[in-house]
Amino acid sequence: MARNYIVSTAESKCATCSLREICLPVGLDKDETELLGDLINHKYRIRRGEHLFHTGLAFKSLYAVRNGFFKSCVLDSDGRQQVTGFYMTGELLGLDAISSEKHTCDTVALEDSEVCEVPFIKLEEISRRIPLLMHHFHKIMSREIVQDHTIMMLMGGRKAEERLAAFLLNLSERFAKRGYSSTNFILRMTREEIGSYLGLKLETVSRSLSRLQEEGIITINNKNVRLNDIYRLSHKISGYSD
Amino acid sequence: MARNYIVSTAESKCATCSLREICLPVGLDKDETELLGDLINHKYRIRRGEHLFHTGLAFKSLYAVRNGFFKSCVLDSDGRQQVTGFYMTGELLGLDAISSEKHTCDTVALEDSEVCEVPFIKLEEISRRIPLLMHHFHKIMSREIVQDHTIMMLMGGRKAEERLAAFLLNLSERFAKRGYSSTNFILRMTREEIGSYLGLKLETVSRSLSRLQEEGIITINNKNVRLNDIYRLSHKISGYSD
DNA sequence: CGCTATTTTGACCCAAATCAACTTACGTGG
DNA sequence: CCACGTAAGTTGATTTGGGTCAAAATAGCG
Repeated sequence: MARNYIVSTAESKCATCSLREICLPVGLDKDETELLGDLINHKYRIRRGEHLFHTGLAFKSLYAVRNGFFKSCVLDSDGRQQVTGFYMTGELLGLDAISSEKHTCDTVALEDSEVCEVPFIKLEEISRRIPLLMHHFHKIMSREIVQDHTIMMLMGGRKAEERLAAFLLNLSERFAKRGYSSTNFILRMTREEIGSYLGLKLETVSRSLSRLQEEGIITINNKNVRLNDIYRLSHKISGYSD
Repeated sequence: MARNYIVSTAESKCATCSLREICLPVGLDKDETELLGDLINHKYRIRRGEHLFHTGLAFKSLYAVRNGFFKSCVLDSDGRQQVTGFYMTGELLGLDAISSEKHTCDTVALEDSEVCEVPFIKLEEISRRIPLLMHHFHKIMSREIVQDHTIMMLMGGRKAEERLAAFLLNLSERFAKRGYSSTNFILRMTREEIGSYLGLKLETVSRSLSRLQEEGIITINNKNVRLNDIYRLSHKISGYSD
């Protein structure tokens, strides 16, 4: 929040946004979308490496990713950093802050990005008038919970290679939903950040990716990934050894 | 849901419930609490070991724990079970199901328990008329997200003994908030369930608890725990070795 | 173009998993 | 109420996946 400058104040209406089918306005009619758009008075441009918000900051707003890519991470008491999520276009940042009215994680852009600020009090207000919006918002929060459970499952019982497989497939699906290639994409985050998210060390991430490549399942060249065999990749997760 | 019988249909008003300060009605006035209470037309008694709901079941309602203790767990593709949460008095079950309109986990009573059924559509309806209820509901969902992040952090970077310490302290706080002893309580779940939740095997849980006992930090006798030295227990987590 | 951050790969080590044996608690039915 | 059978917990021995340490290769930035 601190050092990000405003891109535009008005004229950034949801009604004309290409994301209205995957972002907050899902399912809303023209008037409702208009109403929602009126909330969004600020958009911010966050450059790669910059913070959108820091842990401890008073919670006022959620942020919808307009484009770009973010990570959220918590710092624990002895300074170690753990990534709690990656967020792409159309996803909502800051949901964890509602409960305590303070942000509980640092959120950082992994590429040059833009977000729409959604003042939370106002969002709640208009939710009262737009039941569908309220409902969709609840679904979004619920989806975050489900996503976290998925990660908990990975960390609980899966081997490194299986975690990576699940991670790549998850990214793949999310890219697909946004109209990007599901088999060919760029990893915006470092090996260390992937590892932190999955409960692994960066060396293990690197080795596991190399192994998947040796098996011909993926092709990886630094940040560029190609999923060559989604079927075998999924089977990695299901525990079938072949 | 299947085999639980109804305890009462009316007359189970939030207004007279001893949990109204930790459950959904937090902060509501008399009339609002009355309105909320009108939603709760069914309470169920779930006996130890019985399911409240199964994965895949169509989502209709949330359930507030009136008394007792529950676990939720997801089954992964090859049949392994992973505990995603433990729930006690006043907490809400089923939040993960909102997003897909199907329950994504099995929820099982770990002791004889009672729940209040909260029809979700109706909850959303009256939320429109009771902004504070809506807001509080959002806080509850957000709290679940934060709790999951905490577990992710434990699984990501912590050693077995540290995870156990954090787990015990978390239970301790939650018991305290409900007016029970924060230093002396019964573990409703098995070592295996604790392990599953924390990403450890049951033997490791057992060994870690034994070690904490040897150090004099806790006293543990089967399911009975006493926290003898909360200070040292917290320091386990912070990474200070002494 | 040079400097730094990131990634890869290798060698070695350790915490927790696994395998196993035994003990203790608990619920059930006689 | 007790005895039995099963489930849960403890503890030991051994194995191993991933962590740690180290060094070299590569990419990306200013």
